Amino acid sequence: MRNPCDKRGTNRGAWSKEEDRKLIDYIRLHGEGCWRSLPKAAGLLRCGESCRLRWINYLRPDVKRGNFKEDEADLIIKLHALLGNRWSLIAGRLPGRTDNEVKNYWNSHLRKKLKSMGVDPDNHRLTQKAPLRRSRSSHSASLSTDAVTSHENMKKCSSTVLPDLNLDLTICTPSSLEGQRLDRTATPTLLLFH
DNA sequence: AATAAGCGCAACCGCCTGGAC
DNA sequence: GGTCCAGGCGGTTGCGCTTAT
Repeated sequence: MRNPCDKRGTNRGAWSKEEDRKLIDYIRLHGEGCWRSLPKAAGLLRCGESCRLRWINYLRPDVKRGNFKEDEADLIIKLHALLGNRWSLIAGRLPGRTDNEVKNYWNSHLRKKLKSMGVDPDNHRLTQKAPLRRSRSSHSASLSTDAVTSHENMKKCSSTVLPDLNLDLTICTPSSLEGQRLDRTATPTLLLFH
């Protein structure tokens, strides 16, 4: 945003229960709409972006609170190996989890966990002093070249689907992507250039 | 018991993208 | 095609709590 928040006359920092209640009540009545005009309409002295984050990361009824389970952590590691820091895509595969939550969990827990296992958390490769064998998360997927991407403009690519992750894995040349923009909200697609 | 250090999480910041005009 | 606006996103910050000394 070019001018994300007009800081004059707006509250900042932690939300009070009263502010939470106003935001919840407003969204229950009117739904998620124009975030920029929402604060005024809801009687909140916050910027729209602050309201959006508070709702998405904390107040939304389907947000799952509490510790990550082992299978969730395992899935995050697998997805991070494939997608990198695409937190919203990763969170999209974890029902009830938000991108912010996944990102925080990665930075505070999983990075250390991988490092202690001798795995570089940035590229999921074994470090030289690796004490343990290769993590499952860094295994590459087996490819079936008969699968064909559904994207019309990726005709030069071959792809496969990773059913356990619900991911499209696409192999293509950089030239086949010329003039394209990647849709950040679409089904996660891993692109391998060759 | 007091203080420092470390950690986790919520919130903020600024960039990117898509749509409307 | 260019500009502006609004929403989405990832990186970063800062506060409060917990643990160590």
